[in-house]
Amino acid sequence: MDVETTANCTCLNLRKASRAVTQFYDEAFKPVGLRVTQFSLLALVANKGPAGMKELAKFLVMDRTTLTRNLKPLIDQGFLVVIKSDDRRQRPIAITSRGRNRLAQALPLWREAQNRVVANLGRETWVGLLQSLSATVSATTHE
Amino acid sequence: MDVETTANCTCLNLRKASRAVTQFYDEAFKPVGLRVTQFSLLALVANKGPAGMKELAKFLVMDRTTLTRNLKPLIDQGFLVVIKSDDRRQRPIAITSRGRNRLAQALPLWREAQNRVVANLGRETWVGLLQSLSATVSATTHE
DNA sequence: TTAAGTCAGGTGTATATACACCTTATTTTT
DNA sequence: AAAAATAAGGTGTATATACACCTGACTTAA
Repeated sequence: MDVETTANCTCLNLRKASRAVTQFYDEAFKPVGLRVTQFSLLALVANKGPAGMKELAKFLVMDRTTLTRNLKPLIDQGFLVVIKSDDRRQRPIAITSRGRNRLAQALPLWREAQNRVVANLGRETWVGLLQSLSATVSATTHE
Repeated sequence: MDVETTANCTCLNLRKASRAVTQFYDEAFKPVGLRVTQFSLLALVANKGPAGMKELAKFLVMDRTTLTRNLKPLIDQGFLVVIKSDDRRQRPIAITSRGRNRLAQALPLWREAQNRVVANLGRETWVGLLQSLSATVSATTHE
């Protein structure tokens, strides 16, 4: 495997796989009208409880302003809301009951897609992939 | 590693790593005013010679129409051109000498970023990552 | 040999991504 | 306590991504 060949670019291959897998999950979520990005955001807010945008963005390795835009369709549809905070600079995000319902509908679809990917890859390979991805985030992120 | 925990979503973690690595490479390319997506496209066309859009899109696991939009800034800047084909449905894409020059300027920056990632990850892990990514594309793509 | 089918590619729209720049609110300095 | 610094978040703009739908060109079937 030649490190110096542009076809082996780490970023190119990550983005390529990212597109492939996103298409796969988005297809699975069609019946509930969510995209995988939106599902992940809903699940994240549901699990982390009300959270500030900076915290969410940092966890997702996502620019703060990208998160703002990604939240919009979910807030517009009433799945998430901006709540009050003592520190009035913060606008914490919380999930609504509407959001929880939609998430509950989406969960089985997610499980099926996830299980199919793990089965197709083989569990060993999948575990290795997730570990490498985590290491890759660390290897390219400062602070 | 629990397959059924949404934080372990294959897609979420791929997209996360994709963002992290894209930010890393984009930073490296700043001096030549390219993004990693644009660099990869230039390098691909340079290596594959004039190629139809369908072929390029398939290789990249990218929607045809996404490729159309991604080519635009490169064509506008004169790095790539649309050339004639016997089959007038096709609009093959070729690299210009301007494009080759820019690519040559970008290559050392790419090598440095790529080498840093491989070094930070460790060569073994990196090879494993690229293999898993390739397997993942196969595991999620029909055709 | 023309009509139907297929194939390459583009456009409209919506979301995803991030940089530069701006506003408002809290915290720290002097 | 007022000024300076910092912190949280939004907006304008440009690229990245893909679906639905459209056009024009070749191919195949009647």
